[in-house]
Amino acid sequence: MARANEENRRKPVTLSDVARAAGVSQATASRAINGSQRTVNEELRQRIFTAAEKLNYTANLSAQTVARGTSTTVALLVSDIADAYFSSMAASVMTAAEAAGLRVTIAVTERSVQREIELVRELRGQHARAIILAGSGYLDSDLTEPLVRELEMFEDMGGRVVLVSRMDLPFAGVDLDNLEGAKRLASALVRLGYQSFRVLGGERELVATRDRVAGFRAGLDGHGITLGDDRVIYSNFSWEGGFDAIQAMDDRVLADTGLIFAVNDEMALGALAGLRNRGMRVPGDVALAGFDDIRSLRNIVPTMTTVRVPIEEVGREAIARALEVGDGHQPRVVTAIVVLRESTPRLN
Amino acid sequence: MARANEENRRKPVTLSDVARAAGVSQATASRAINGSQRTVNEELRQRIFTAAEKLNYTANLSAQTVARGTSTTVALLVSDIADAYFSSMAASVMTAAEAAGLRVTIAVTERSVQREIELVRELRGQHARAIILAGSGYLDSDLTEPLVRELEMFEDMGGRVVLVSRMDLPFAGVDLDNLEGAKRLASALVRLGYQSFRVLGGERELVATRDRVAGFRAGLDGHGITLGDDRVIYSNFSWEGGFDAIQAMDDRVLADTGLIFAVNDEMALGALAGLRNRGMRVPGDVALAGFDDIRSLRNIVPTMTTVRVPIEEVGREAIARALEVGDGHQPRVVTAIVVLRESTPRLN
DNA sequence: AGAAGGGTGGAATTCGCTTTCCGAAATCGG
DNA sequence: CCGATTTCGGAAAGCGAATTCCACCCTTCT
Repeated sequence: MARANEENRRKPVTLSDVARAAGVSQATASRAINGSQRTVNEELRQRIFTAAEKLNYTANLSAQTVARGTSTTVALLVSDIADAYFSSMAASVMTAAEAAGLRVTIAVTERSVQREIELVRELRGQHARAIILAGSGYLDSDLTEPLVRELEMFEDMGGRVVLVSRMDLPFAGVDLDNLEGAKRLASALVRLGYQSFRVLGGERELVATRDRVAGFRAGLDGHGITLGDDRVIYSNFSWEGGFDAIQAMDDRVLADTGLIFAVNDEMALGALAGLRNRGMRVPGDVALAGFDDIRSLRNIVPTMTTVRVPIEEVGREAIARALEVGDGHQPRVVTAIVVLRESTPRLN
Repeated sequence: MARANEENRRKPVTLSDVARAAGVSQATASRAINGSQRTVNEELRQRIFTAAEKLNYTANLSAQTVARGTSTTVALLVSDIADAYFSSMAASVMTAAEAAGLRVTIAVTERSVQREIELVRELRGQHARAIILAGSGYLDSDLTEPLVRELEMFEDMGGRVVLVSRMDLPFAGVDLDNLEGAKRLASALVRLGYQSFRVLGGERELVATRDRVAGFRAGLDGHGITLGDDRVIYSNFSWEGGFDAIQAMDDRVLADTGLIFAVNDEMALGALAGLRNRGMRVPGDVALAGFDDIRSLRNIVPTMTTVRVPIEEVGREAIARALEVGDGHQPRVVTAIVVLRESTPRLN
């Protein structure tokens, strides 16, 4: 197969090729094919389309972007695309984007603010239409200040910034009511009869950790139960984090625990593995609850109590906000609902 | 916050702004910042970089693409990004791409050839450097012929096509030895004492289905066991497919089955749920094996026997092939290894 | 009938950047 | 010390498409 050697690569057909073939000017061809304000004579249109078809013309997106000065690409920044939560979100964002005629490029931040900054910078160069920044934010403002600056420059350029579930920065976004969700979960669990809780948090600096822990604490407070600081164990916001945290727990502490709330499902799953590894039965010896309701929960036994984040809606809303104009920074809040399952049975 | 209204958007700083600020020509600035063949005087370099820094310059990627005629973007086409297998692959591809200085854009084909064709066409317009086409191919050549044509045009344009685990088309690629993997699995299972098998296939037209089923059958053959056509049940290549196939199975058929091999893990997980739903115990009543070794297997009990696909390696190889020049269509074969776990215990 | 106006095609400019192509200065060789 | 070669900055010509501006023609109204 001697196709496409470096030398004999046929150079792609351009708009002017099409125009020439159709016997019209480039301007007319452009107007016909991409439909501008101006109309073009029906017969010419036909000729142009026929020519385009015959030549197999496809518009050069980069050239269009340069000429128009704006692109139709939105960038989605996630911590880790292999994470079930983010990959579901990516799927929903892509579906919504598709419907809106937008392209999506995904980039991975590896949970590093530094990397986020680099990526935003690069995206400014790509003239992306919007940046959807998912993944939990950081509480440390020294850390995020340069990110904010970079994002502001992105907006200055005409781009739009949409935060997902991390309203720690002054931009538009769609927010999960982490606080309320966790609060209601706590409340529901108390009503099931649980009294002794431990919380598995992700990194301390994460907004999601803070909010979910705070919400859970508030929920318990409402029932007169105090969640001491010593009852919150911080590790990583991931499966391994959950697993390791359990491994590191003292036997007596574990024995004294009625229910473990992991601030996200991945951690809860890690914790589940960790508990089993230690010979504990769930929910027999200890009950377990998570947050997010990721898809892979459907595979486990016992079914797991969690707080469902309507991920489809999040994706849709994120794209909607990306397309909005104006400066509204009021986050659109998506409500999370408590889903009680077998991992937290009612106590007699 | 009155930043970035549509009207007062500061237009982005361009290379010529930088050049002017540094008191050099645009050509020199370009050479300094993007390093061409030619060198530029160290002092000027400094001046230019300082200016760029001060102005917060970022190169306009689209403009670069237009000017250079080639881009640094590779496209990854997957069936469904929310699928654990594909999201892991995406992660590994992105990591490898990052290391090679490439950008990745992900697009979702929704398991439709039509959609694949559209996407390839669009990517031709984007002048992507390469297209990595993952997700199982189709056996029906009437279906794939237009896809091949589109891909050939993409290559004619200078792009590179890399197939992953679907060497059904005449392009470079990285291939999983589905056949060998399934064959060895079958062999291992027979040695564990299993005799009565059922296979859960995905769509009949999928290359992956065909190869894995054929491999499994060949493996059994080697031990004198024949897998009749009636023992292969085709449904969808997804969790739901596995679940539904089990639901639809006749009680007596199920009772007569020693082991179910699902051609991928998602299906196996669906099958597991389906079996439990029918009150069957795994591996007590029936043993179960899958293929891929996706990450979420670590969450389930019993641990599941599967064939591990080294997804990191696949991603790395895919990017490597995307960067290769020349016409080699010999696929780089990645070997899958059998992993026996609790879902298929040794019999008696 | 003639002026005003709407519709429509085309030439030329523009977008931001890369890359020839030139020419001047610097370096080298004998 | 002078011609030959190399080095390096800048002017200008692209890259592919959008768009402005101009010219022309055909209506339409008076």
